[in-house]
Amino acid sequence: MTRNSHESVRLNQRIVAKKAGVSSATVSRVINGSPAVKEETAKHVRRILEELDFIPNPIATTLKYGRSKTYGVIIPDITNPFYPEFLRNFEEALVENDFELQLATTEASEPKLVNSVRRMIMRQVDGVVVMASEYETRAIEPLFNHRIPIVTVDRRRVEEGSSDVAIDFEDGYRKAVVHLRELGHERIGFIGGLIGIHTSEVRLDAFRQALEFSGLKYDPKFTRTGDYRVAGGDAAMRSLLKEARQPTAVVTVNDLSAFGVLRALHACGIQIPKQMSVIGWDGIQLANAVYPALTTVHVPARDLAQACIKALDHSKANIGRRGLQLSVRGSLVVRESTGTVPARNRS
Amino acid sequence: MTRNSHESVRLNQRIVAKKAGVSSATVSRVINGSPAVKEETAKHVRRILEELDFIPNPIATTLKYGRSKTYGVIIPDITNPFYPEFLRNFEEALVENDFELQLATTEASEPKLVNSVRRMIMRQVDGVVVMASEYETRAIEPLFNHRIPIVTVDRRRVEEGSSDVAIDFEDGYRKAVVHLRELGHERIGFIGGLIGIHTSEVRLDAFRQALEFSGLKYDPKFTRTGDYRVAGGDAAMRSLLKEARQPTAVVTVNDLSAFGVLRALHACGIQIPKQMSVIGWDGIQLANAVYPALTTVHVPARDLAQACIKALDHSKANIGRRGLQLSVRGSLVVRESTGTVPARNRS
DNA sequence: TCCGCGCATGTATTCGTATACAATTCAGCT
DNA sequence: AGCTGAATTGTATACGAATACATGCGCGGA
Repeated sequence: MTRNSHESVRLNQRIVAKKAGVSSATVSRVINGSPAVKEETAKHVRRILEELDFIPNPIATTLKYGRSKTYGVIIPDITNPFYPEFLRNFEEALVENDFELQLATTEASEPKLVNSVRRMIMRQVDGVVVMASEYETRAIEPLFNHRIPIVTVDRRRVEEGSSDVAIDFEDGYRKAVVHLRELGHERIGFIGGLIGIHTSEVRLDAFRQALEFSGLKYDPKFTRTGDYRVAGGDAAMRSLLKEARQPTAVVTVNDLSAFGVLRALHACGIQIPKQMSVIGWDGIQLANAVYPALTTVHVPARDLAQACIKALDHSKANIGRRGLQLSVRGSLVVRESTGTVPARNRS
Repeated sequence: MTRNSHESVRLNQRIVAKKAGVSSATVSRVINGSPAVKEETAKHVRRILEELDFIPNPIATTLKYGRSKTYGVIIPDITNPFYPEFLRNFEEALVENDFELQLATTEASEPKLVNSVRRMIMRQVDGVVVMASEYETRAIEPLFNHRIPIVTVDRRRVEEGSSDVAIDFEDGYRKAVVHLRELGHERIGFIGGLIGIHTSEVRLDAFRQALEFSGLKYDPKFTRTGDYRVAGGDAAMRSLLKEARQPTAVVTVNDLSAFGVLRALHACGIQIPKQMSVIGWDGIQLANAVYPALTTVHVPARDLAQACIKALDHSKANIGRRGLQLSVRGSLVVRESTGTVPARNRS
């Protein structure tokens, strides 16, 4: 327990073995709980292990056997609170299983995605969750070549070596629109995501289906494009407010966009929800901290994390076979940003 | 470039060498840009490298030389947006230098901190930033034993093998209080951090010094303890509002606490800043998204990240010597949550 | 007594890289 | 030609753990 300032060689199994009067193989077996070793010997070795504060070196195992007990995650933007909430659950589950997390951020830049993929391969990860929705298949191709299990999120396509976890936007937006419909809303706007990104299209499509489901028709005049961040939501809402005919409610592509919407509405002196209702997506913790508290579709980060791990584990056990197509569903959390439609807008 | 489904051995320098008709040493030298190899040979090897899409395996180097080109970061709560903003800058700087980030989260639990430290050692990181303010020295002791450079944040103590980056709360809170003083405030409350945590005491002390600097005296009746999160700020503010004599302004320990304060004030129908001014700490991006936009002391995450890396690099180059004591200063960002003191409270 | 079998443990090897050291080449000069 | 030293390139090795394989020990049955 004291600080050994002059240790020159790293403590390893061989040294432990010498101290315990056994071979390194026995030490390894004890550490890994092999039943082949006599309980008496095991106990003795465990004592020495404890005594020396031995910490194993998984790097050696990784080199020899190619397994690193590490899963990688590639996300577009760690600054969007949804990802930290996801990572928290993901990491927690990993640590429980003695796995490690390898993180990479792309910031919507393709070179960074390519580089992230390369780093994942270098670190010999046992699997990767790719949440960077801008993925072109080209960029993640090297993962396939190196036979590293892949889980995409909301790519909605599964192939040999890759699984997918779809987020059920159809279901979520349906709940959102039904809720607004019940409050009397008929003109519902949508703040979408960056164009050219697959998930943006999926979300918009889902929203359109939701309108249809509620017997409303889609009007592109009520739709704007954001950037999944506050600034984009703000700008989109301001643009929407310039229209002669305005929606009475707005649904957004994620909570950050909704925060931007709230900010724009505050700036323009429009009351929420009295004059305009707002619904977000993600259900990040902070949605309950803003004013007014945001009604949003909550996608449980824990479910998503567990689905990813399940898919990863599955692919690892079935290398070369086609992956799983899983799905995660959200629930509508009604708070203060939605209310009945303004009187003058009632039909 | 095509998917080789039946590669059975991992591509390595030896294979490249054979293909190029040179020795593996030469290949290694080319990869590492050694000047010892003839340009003609180098060019040829580089071509083969490209042709085979060779990705090196740093794991081997880590095993042999103990250097992993990885810095670890231990944080208490990835859900607090300040940390992602820090990590973004930290990771960016690392990736530029071909380093990797190893992340661990403690959630204010000591066993998790101990475990995180252990994981850092197992992964052979070249240095660790410990932002988990609950550190008892005991918990990070193994890092010292393994001679891993350490950077603490706001521990304000430097020793052999560890550096520290102090956050200049004294300066920041002085700016905050001066600002409030200029607006006429004399009764200024404080929402602190969890008790028993070193940084909480540092922050409270700094706030008290700031009051003193502005010629105000500290009143414990205006002080409450939070938890660095929204809920704690909310509860603390509600408690503060029960006092007969109330402050006209509140300064918090971080922005999340301030968000909680805003929420509590909204819930109690108190206008901001007309009836109560609020100042946060951190200057996270979302401080500009809430309503009203939060006046806060912005600590540049980039500066902090760079200071940490500077200290880490220094300790790595000077192992065994005492580390650096650095400091990061914030700036007051005045937005909408602060205003002149309510008329009836003017002195 | 001795054989054989199973349990317990030991020995040897491999993973991919960087580098110390050895070997080779080659130009320049006498 | 022969020598010298610099410029290139090659050979051999170690890092630490897991495991295939070898070995040894003890005990029961013939």
